[in-house]
Amino acid sequence: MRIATWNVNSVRARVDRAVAWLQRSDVDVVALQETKCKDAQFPYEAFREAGYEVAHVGLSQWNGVAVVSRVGLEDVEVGFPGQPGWSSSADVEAAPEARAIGATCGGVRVWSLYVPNGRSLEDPHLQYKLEWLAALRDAGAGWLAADPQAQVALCGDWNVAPQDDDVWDMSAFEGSTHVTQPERDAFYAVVDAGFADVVRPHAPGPGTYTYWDYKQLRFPRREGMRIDFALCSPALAARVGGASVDREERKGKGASDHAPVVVDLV
DNA sequence: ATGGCGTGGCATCCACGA
Repeated sequence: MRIATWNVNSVRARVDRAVAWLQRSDVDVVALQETKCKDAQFPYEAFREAGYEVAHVGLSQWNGVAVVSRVGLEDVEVGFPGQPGWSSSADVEAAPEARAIGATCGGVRVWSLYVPNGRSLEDPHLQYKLEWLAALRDAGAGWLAADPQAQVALCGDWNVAPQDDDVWDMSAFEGSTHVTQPERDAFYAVVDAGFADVVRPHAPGPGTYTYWDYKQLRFPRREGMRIDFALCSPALAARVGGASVDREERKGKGASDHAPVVVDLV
Protein backbone atom coordinates (compact mmCIF):
# COMPACT_ATOMS: atom_id res chain seq x y z
CA MET A 1 0.00 0.00 0.00
CA ARG A 2 1.19 3.47 -0.86
CA ILE A 3 0.14 6.43 1.25
CA ALA A 4 0.99 10.11 0.84
CA THR A 5 0.56 13.53 2.36
CA TRP A 6 0.27 16.72 0.37
CA ASN A 7 -0.63 20.32 1.09
CA VAL A 8 -2.41 21.07 -2.20
CA ASN A 9 -3.00 24.79 -1.58
CA SER A 10 -6.59 24.77 -2.92
CA VAL A 11 -8.08 21.51 -4.15
CA ARG A 12 -10.27 23.33 -6.65
CA ALA A 13 -7.36 25.09 -8.30
CA ARG A 14 -5.40 21.83 -8.30
CA VAL A 15 -8.02 19.13 -8.95
CA ASP A 16 -6.83 18.05 -12.40
CA ARG A 17 -3.22 17.99 -11.29
CA ALA A 18 -4.06 16.20 -8.05
CA VAL A 19 -6.06 13.40 -9.65
CA ALA A 20 -3.47 12.96 -12.40
CA TRP A 21 -0.74 12.77 -9.78
CA LEU A 22 -2.63 10.18 -7.73
CA GLN A 23 -3.10 7.93 -10.72
CA ARG A 24 0.36 8.42 -12.17
CA SER A 25 1.93 7.74 -8.77
CA ASP A 26 -0.27 4.73 -8.00
CA VAL A 27 -1.16 6.20 -4.60
CA ASP A 28 -3.77 4.38 -2.52
CA VAL A 29 -4.35 6.96 0.20
CA VAL A 30 -3.47 10.65 0.31
CA ALA A 31 -3.93 13.08 3.17
CA LEU A 32 -4.62 16.52 1.71
CA GLN A 33 -4.23 19.83 3.51
CA GLU A 34 -5.30 23.37 2.66
CA THR A 35 -8.18 22.35 0.43
CA LYS A 36 -9.42 25.92 0.92
CA CYS A 37 -13.10 25.13 0.40
CA LYS A 38 -16.28 24.19 2.19
CA ASP A 39 -17.48 20.59 2.02
CA ALA A 40 -20.12 21.45 -0.58
CA GLN A 41 -17.44 22.96 -2.84
CA PHE A 42 -15.10 19.95 -2.81
CA PRO A 43 -14.66 18.39 -6.29
CA TYR A 44 -15.71 14.91 -5.10
CA GLU A 45 -16.71 13.74 -8.56
CA ALA A 46 -13.25 14.04 -10.11
CA PHE A 47 -11.79 11.86 -7.37
CA ARG A 48 -14.69 9.40 -7.48
CA GLU A 49 -14.27 8.92 -11.23
CA ALA A 50 -10.65 8.00 -10.56
CA GLY A 51 -11.75 5.42 -8.00
CA TYR A 52 -11.20 7.36 -4.79
CA GLU A 53 -13.51 8.04 -1.87
CA VAL A 54 -13.14 11.32 0.01
CA ALA A 55 -13.61 12.35 3.63
CA HIS A 56 -13.31 16.14 3.88
CA VAL A 57 -13.86 18.88 6.38
CA GLY A 58 -13.84 22.49 5.24
CA LEU A 59 -15.64 25.32 6.98
CA SER A 60 -14.57 28.32 4.89
CA GLN A 61 -11.90 29.36 2.39
CA TRP A 62 -9.28 28.73 5.08
CA ASN A 63 -7.64 25.45 6.05
CA GLY A 64 -9.59 22.35 5.00
CA VAL A 65 -8.28 18.77 5.21
CA ALA A 66 -9.22 15.50 3.53
CA VAL A 67 -8.41 11.81 3.45
CA VAL A 68 -8.69 10.39 -0.06
CA SER A 69 -8.63 6.61 -0.43
CA ARG A 70 -9.18 3.80 -2.90
CA VAL A 71 -8.67 1.09 -0.23
CA GLY A 72 -11.65 1.89 1.98
CA LEU A 73 -12.61 4.83 4.15
CA GLU A 74 -14.11 3.93 7.51
CA ASP A 75 -14.77 5.53 10.88
CA VAL A 76 -14.28 9.10 9.69
CA GLU A 77 -13.50 11.43 12.58
CA VAL A 78 -13.48 15.22 12.23
CA GLY A 79 -10.95 16.71 14.62
CA PHE A 80 -8.95 14.82 17.24
CA PRO A 81 -9.96 14.60 20.92
CA GLY A 82 -8.99 17.80 22.72
CA GLN A 83 -8.18 19.75 19.55
CA PRO A 84 -8.06 23.43 20.51
CA GLY A 85 -10.10 26.04 18.72
CA TRP A 86 -9.07 29.47 17.50
CA SER A 87 -10.46 32.94 17.97
CA SER A 88 -9.44 35.80 15.72
CA SER A 89 -10.20 38.39 18.40
CA ALA A 90 -10.81 38.65 22.13
CA ASP A 91 -14.56 39.19 21.77
CA VAL A 92 -15.07 36.13 19.59
CA GLU A 93 -15.50 32.68 21.08
CA ALA A 94 -12.77 30.19 20.11
CA ALA A 95 -14.13 27.73 17.54
CA PRO A 96 -12.80 24.53 15.99
CA GLU A 97 -11.01 24.89 12.66
CA ALA A 98 -10.87 22.42 9.77
CA ARG A 99 -7.37 21.19 10.55
CA ALA A 100 -7.74 17.49 11.34
CA ILE A 101 -9.63 14.54 9.89
CA GLY A 102 -9.02 10.85 10.43
CA ALA A 103 -10.20 7.73 8.63
CA THR A 104 -9.29 4.06 8.54
CA CYS A 105 -8.06 3.04 5.09
CA GLY A 106 -6.95 -0.51 4.37
CA GLY A 107 -6.45 -1.11 8.08
CA VAL A 108 -4.37 2.04 8.64
CA ARG A 109 -5.66 4.94 10.70
CA VAL A 110 -4.72 7.91 8.53
CA TRP A 111 -4.88 11.45 9.89
CA SER A 112 -4.64 14.52 7.70
CA LEU A 113 -3.33 17.37 9.84
CA TYR A 114 -2.81 21.03 9.11
CA VAL A 115 -0.89 22.45 12.05
CA PRO A 116 -1.50 26.19 12.68
CA ASN A 117 1.15 28.40 11.13
CA GLY A 118 2.04 30.51 14.15
CA ARG A 119 2.43 33.62 11.98
CA SER A 120 5.03 35.49 14.07
CA LEU A 121 6.79 35.18 17.41
CA GLU A 122 4.56 37.78 19.08
CA ASP A 123 1.31 36.55 17.58
CA PRO A 124 -1.22 34.64 19.73
CA HIS A 125 -1.39 32.25 16.79
CA LEU A 126 1.99 30.85 17.87
CA GLN A 127 0.62 29.89 21.30
CA TYR A 128 -2.35 28.32 19.54
CA LYS A 129 0.08 26.31 17.42
CA LEU A 130 1.95 25.06 20.49
CA GLU A 131 -1.28 24.16 22.30
CA TRP A 132 -2.56 22.42 19.18
CA LEU A 133 0.57 20.29 18.92
CA ALA A 134 0.48 19.49 22.66
CA ALA A 135 -3.13 18.35 22.35
CA LEU A 136 -2.21 16.24 19.32
CA ARG A 137 0.58 14.61 21.31
CA ASP A 138 -1.86 13.77 24.10
CA ALA A 139 -4.39 12.34 21.65
CA GLY A 140 -1.70 10.26 19.94
CA ALA A 141 -0.35 8.97 23.24
CA GLY A 142 -3.89 7.98 24.15
CA TRP A 143 -4.36 5.98 20.95
CA LEU A 144 -1.16 4.06 21.53
CA ALA A 145 -1.98 3.48 25.19
CA ALA A 146 -5.32 2.01 24.13
CA ASP A 147 -3.69 -0.19 21.48
CA PRO A 148 0.11 -0.44 21.30
CA GLN A 149 -0.25 -2.32 17.98
CA ALA A 150 -2.35 0.41 16.35
CA GLN A 151 -1.31 1.34 12.82
CA VAL A 152 -1.57 5.12 12.86
CA ALA A 153 -0.15 7.65 10.38
CA LEU A 154 -0.05 11.29 11.45
CA CYS A 155 0.25 12.88 8.03
CA GLY A 156 0.34 16.53 7.24
CA ASP A 157 1.78 19.98 7.07
CA TRP A 158 3.33 20.38 10.49
CA ASN A 159 4.59 23.91 9.91
CA VAL A 160 7.75 23.07 11.86
CA ALA A 161 11.26 22.53 10.53
CA PRO A 162 12.58 20.21 13.27
CA GLN A 163 16.26 20.37 12.29
CA ASP A 164 18.50 23.14 11.01
CA ASP A 165 19.01 21.13 7.81
CA ASP A 166 15.28 21.35 7.21
CA VAL A 167 15.67 24.92 5.95
CA TRP A 168 18.07 26.13 3.30
CA ASP A 169 19.61 28.84 5.47
CA MET A 170 19.00 29.21 9.20
CA SER A 171 20.08 32.85 9.09
CA ALA A 172 17.06 33.57 6.89
CA PHE A 173 14.80 32.44 9.75
CA GLU A 174 16.11 34.59 12.57
CA GLY A 175 13.14 35.87 14.49
CA SER A 176 10.76 33.66 12.55
CA THR A 177 8.40 30.88 13.46
CA HIS A 178 8.83 27.26 12.29
CA VAL A 179 12.37 26.89 13.63
CA THR A 180 12.06 28.00 17.28
CA GLN A 181 12.90 25.63 20.11
CA PRO A 182 9.36 25.58 21.53
CA GLU A 183 7.98 24.56 18.14
CA ARG A 184 10.66 21.92 17.70
CA ASP A 185 10.02 20.65 21.23
CA ALA A 186 6.31 20.38 20.46
CA PHE A 187 7.08 18.41 17.31
CA TYR A 188 9.48 16.05 19.05
CA ALA A 189 6.99 15.52 21.87
CA VAL A 190 4.82 13.77 19.29
CA VAL A 191 7.82 11.74 18.17
CA ASP A 192 8.60 10.87 21.80
CA ALA A 193 5.00 9.72 22.22
CA GLY A 194 5.83 6.97 19.72
CA PHE A 195 5.40 8.43 16.25
CA ALA A 196 8.45 8.17 14.01
CA ASP A 197 9.31 10.25 10.97
CA VAL A 198 9.46 7.38 8.48
CA VAL A 199 10.50 9.52 5.52
CA ARG A 200 13.77 11.10 6.65
CA PRO A 201 15.72 7.80 6.72
CA HIS A 202 14.78 7.23 3.07
CA ALA A 203 15.10 10.87 2.01
CA PRO A 204 17.92 12.35 4.10
CA GLY A 205 19.06 15.96 4.02
CA PRO A 206 20.48 18.45 3.74
CA GLY A 207 18.69 19.79 0.71
CA THR A 208 15.57 17.63 0.94
CA TYR A 209 12.56 19.89 1.25
CA THR A 210 8.79 19.62 0.92
CA TYR A 211 7.91 23.31 0.55
CA TRP A 212 9.29 26.16 -1.52
CA ASP A 213 7.83 29.67 -1.41
CA TYR A 214 6.32 30.86 -4.69
CA LYS A 215 8.27 34.09 -4.30
CA GLN A 216 11.93 34.88 -4.89
CA LEU A 217 12.57 31.92 -7.17
CA ARG A 218 12.85 29.70 -4.12
CA PHE A 219 12.18 26.48 -6.01
CA PRO A 220 14.73 26.82 -8.82
CA ARG A 221 17.22 28.08 -6.26
CA ARG A 222 16.49 24.96 -4.20
CA GLU A 223 15.70 27.11 -1.18
CA GLY A 224 12.96 25.26 0.66
CA MET A 225 11.80 23.81 3.96
CA ARG A 226 11.02 20.31 5.16
CA ILE A 227 7.78 20.79 7.07
CA ASP A 228 5.50 18.03 5.75
CA PHE A 229 5.79 14.75 7.60
CA ALA A 230 4.28 11.31 7.99
CA LEU A 231 4.80 10.25 11.61
CA CYS A 232 3.96 6.60 12.11
CA SER A 233 3.13 4.47 15.13
CA PRO A 234 5.60 1.63 15.87
CA ALA A 235 3.48 -1.07 14.24
CA LEU A 236 3.07 0.99 11.08
CA ALA A 237 6.66 2.25 10.99
CA ALA A 238 7.75 -1.41 10.95
CA ARG A 239 5.93 -1.81 7.63
CA VAL A 240 7.65 1.07 5.84
CA GLY A 241 9.77 -0.14 2.93
CA GLY A 242 10.53 3.19 1.30
CA ALA A 243 9.63 6.86 1.15
CA SER A 244 10.30 9.90 -0.97
CA VAL A 245 9.44 13.52 -1.67
CA ASP A 246 8.03 14.01 -5.17
CA ARG A 247 9.93 17.16 -6.08
CA GLU A 248 8.81 16.82 -9.71
CA GLU A 249 5.23 17.69 -8.73
CA ARG A 250 6.41 21.11 -7.52
CA LYS A 251 7.45 21.97 -11.08
CA GLY A 252 5.55 23.77 -13.78
CA LYS A 253 2.55 26.04 -14.02
CA GLY A 254 -0.20 25.41 -11.52
CA ALA A 255 1.89 23.57 -8.93
CA SER A 256 1.18 23.74 -5.22
CA ASP A 257 3.95 25.32 -3.19
CA HIS A 258 4.27 21.97 -1.37
CA ALA A 259 5.46 18.69 -2.88
CA PRO A 260 3.74 15.38 -2.07
CA VAL A 261 5.46 13.06 0.41
CA VAL A 262 5.06 9.36 -0.35
CA VAL A 263 5.41 6.34 1.95
CA ASP A 264 5.46 2.72 0.79
CA LEU A 265 4.19 0.01 3.12
CA VAL A 266 5.10 -3.64 2.77
C1' DA B 1 15.12 48.13 2.76
C1' DT B 2 11.16 46.12 0.71
C1' DG B 3 8.94 42.66 -1.58
C1' DG B 4 8.84 39.89 -5.25
C1' DC B 5 3.50 34.66 -5.61
C1' DG B 6 -0.83 32.41 -5.36
C1' DT B 7 -5.58 31.58 -3.67
C1' DG B 8 -10.34 32.93 -2.43
C1' DG B 9 -13.93 36.14 -1.23
C1' DC B 10 -20.59 39.48 -0.33
C1' DA B 11 -13.36 41.17 -4.26
C1' DT B 12 -11.20 45.43 -7.80
C1' DC B 13 -8.18 45.15 -1.88
C1' DC B 14 -7.79 42.22 1.98
C1' DA B 15 -6.51 38.11 4.58
C1' DC B 16 -3.63 34.28 4.76
C1' DG B 17 0.32 31.60 3.98
C1' DA B 18 5.89 29.97 5.91
